[in-house]
Amino acid sequence: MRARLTASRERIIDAALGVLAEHGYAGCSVAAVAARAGVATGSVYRHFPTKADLFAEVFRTASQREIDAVTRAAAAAEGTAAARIQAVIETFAGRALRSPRLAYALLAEPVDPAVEAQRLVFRRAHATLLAGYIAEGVAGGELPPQNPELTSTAVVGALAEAMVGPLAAGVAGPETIGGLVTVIHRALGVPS
Amino acid sequence: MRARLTASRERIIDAALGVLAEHGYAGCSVAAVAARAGVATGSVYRHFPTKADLFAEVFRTASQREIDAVTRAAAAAEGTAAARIQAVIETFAGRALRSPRLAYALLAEPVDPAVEAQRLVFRRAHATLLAGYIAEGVAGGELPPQNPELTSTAVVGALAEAMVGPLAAGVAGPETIGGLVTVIHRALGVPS
DNA sequence: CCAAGAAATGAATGGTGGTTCAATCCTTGG
DNA sequence: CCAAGGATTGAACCACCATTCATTTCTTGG
Repeated sequence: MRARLTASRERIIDAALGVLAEHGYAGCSVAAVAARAGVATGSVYRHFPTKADLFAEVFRTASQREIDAVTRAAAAAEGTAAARIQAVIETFAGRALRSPRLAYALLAEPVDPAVEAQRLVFRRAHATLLAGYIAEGVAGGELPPQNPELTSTAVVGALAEAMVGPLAAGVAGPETIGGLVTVIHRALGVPS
Repeated sequence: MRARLTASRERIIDAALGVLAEHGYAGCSVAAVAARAGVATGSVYRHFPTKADLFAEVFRTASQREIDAVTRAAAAAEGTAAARIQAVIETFAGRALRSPRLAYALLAEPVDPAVEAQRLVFRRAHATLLAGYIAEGVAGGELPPQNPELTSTAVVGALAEAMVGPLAAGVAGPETIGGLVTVIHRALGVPS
């Protein structure tokens, strides 16, 4: 049945996500994913032409979930650029702190070049979202003139580094989020 | 002769750096490095117990060079935190823009976990340097109170992302550096 | 000039893990 | 109930390097 096919495809993606979140990309052999999904190694290849294709999709799915959450939070915030950007930071960081292994995998862990491309899309999507709010803030006079592309890229880098950077263990706690909001608001020129 | 040994060790490191800068870590098979160094594959193992050891040293060497340059530039700048940090940004970014492939390899490219550790040291060293100046600035009243560790980590992330991030091609031009200085100065609370 | 030992060589080895495929098992339309 | 077609299986295959080592080529102290 068609449903069976789709279901096992889903199961494989879920399994891959699970292995990713537990053991990182390094632990993601096709055999391990298949075992977790409860299918044979070879069956993975009925659904995905290549390991890289599988993980490109896994990354796409997981990233989309993150981006959706952030986008929703930003949309729900008050209308100022400062409030929307604060929502982005808090959502992004809050979720990353709740699933650090997954955050590391999505943001920084070594992966195939093909999968790396998806990561860029992920980071890019966050930057684009931020750039929009920054541009609005500039247009409305809430923020000083600046290049929204550059600023948003810098903000994404700052967020990622603070979450998974070398200091992650020492720096990333709940109190980090407030600090990040302050620093980033200052960086954008949000009036105190 | 002893000199011969040291010389060929150097040649191997240089060759590895060359392959790294030209073809990235992915192109760095031991055979490729050996060929470029003009030695046999096996000879690499007279100098380094392991490929990871070789590249740990390559990263250490290259990173030290970067850190030295940045440290020197900062020390030569005027005594304000703002000036020193501006020197760090300009030096870091200027060098990265001049050798983008190497910058990508040092900052972001997928590598062995063993080598990854060196990368963390690299980023950490930059953050520590910045944290010192930020702390001085705070202590001297030039900058508002803040957590220098967090701020410096964020700054390193912002710099790295702006240099090698997804938008690198579109964002990173010489004019980027000035923009980064502005954004980061604002982030630190340097009074305009 | 000559061993003797160190250094260099590069083909062979071994392990890893993605990918394939012949055999088997289901599902389903007749 | 029965083929026929597709889905599933998992062991075998293969490519790709890192690493090794028997052999050859220096270097050097006597």
